[in-house]
Amino acid sequence: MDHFAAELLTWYDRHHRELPWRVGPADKRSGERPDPYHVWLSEIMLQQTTVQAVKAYYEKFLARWPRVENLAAAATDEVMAAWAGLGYYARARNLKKCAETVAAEHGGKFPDTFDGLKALPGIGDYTAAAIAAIAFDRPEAVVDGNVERVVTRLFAIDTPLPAAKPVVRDRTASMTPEGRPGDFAQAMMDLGATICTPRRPTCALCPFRAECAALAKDDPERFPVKLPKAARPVRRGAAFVAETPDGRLLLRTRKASGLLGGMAEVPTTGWTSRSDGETDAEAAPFVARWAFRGEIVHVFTHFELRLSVWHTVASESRVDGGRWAPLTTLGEEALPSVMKKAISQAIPDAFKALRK
DNA sequence: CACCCGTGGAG
DNA sequence: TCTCCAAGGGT
Repeated sequence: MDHFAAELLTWYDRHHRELPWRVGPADKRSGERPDPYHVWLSEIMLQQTTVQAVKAYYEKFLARWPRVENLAAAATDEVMAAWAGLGYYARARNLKKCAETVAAEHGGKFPDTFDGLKALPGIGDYTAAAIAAIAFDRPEAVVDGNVERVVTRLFAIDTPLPAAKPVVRDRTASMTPEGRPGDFAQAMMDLGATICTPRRPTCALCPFRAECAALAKDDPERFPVKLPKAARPVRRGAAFVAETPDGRLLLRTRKASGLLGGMAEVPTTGWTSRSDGETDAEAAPFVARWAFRGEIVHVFTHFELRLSVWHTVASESRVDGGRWAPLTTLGEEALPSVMKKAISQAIPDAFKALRK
């Protein structure tokens, strides 16, 4: 075995994280195997998302849909509602499609190879390799952001990302052992998450400290080298929170693709780079006495949104293209965070009754 | 390859 | 306050 792998696995046996979806080294020795459904579900949720944020969603999904067939049979709206707040909603749409495919075309069993997994919706290079290694003991090179950081530091690779990806992949492949490839992958990620961190890495505790080229150069934080990213533009718009006297809220469903695709929303204007908000009231979904309730700011990946929030209590509930949802069941709606923020701005108590 | 796609916590 | 960015994938 590659000496890096041997050193890392020894470190992992002693210092690995305990995670809800993980089968640790000790349990594996007792014969326990990772459930591919659990591995897949966790990997999809963990895409660009912190372990801390994922834990509660993972437990909720697993309790509600214990097997992939259950998820395949679920209503898409319920899956989107359960995913609400986690972000990157295309993941939820692909999660559902993938579950349906596995249930209908693979007899409820996930493919056990990289190629078979990668053919499924929502599974790319990283996730296919991770599931193949962790659930099926395939020695695939698992490269995520943690691994990129560890490897670029270990070998002082100063080519900027993403151009360095092929080199990082090759280096990772060379290190990956035939035995325990899943533990090796998780060990690399644990190392990146707990020791080889983006800032102020704890090199003194690193199993690679004697061999790390970046540490030898006395500047591990210089790696990985990344190109500067573009500034985040500002977009503006207005949101209209309409309430009936008996406590129902006007909601719509966004189109299935694109930003917040398939999620619920209150009616809004378009989100553009315009700076005037004077014609907002004219863009309202119906004529009423709209009261300005202030502005909210929400930061998306590639732009910042400033929404003027308007509120009205309308006795007339006939509106085209929407539904009046009871405030008491807002917790069951697929409302993304930005919409919860807008609703709370107009109706401060809207979600308080739902919190437990 | 470049761009789109959320959210919240850490420093 | 502000910047960074977390187990990336789709187009």
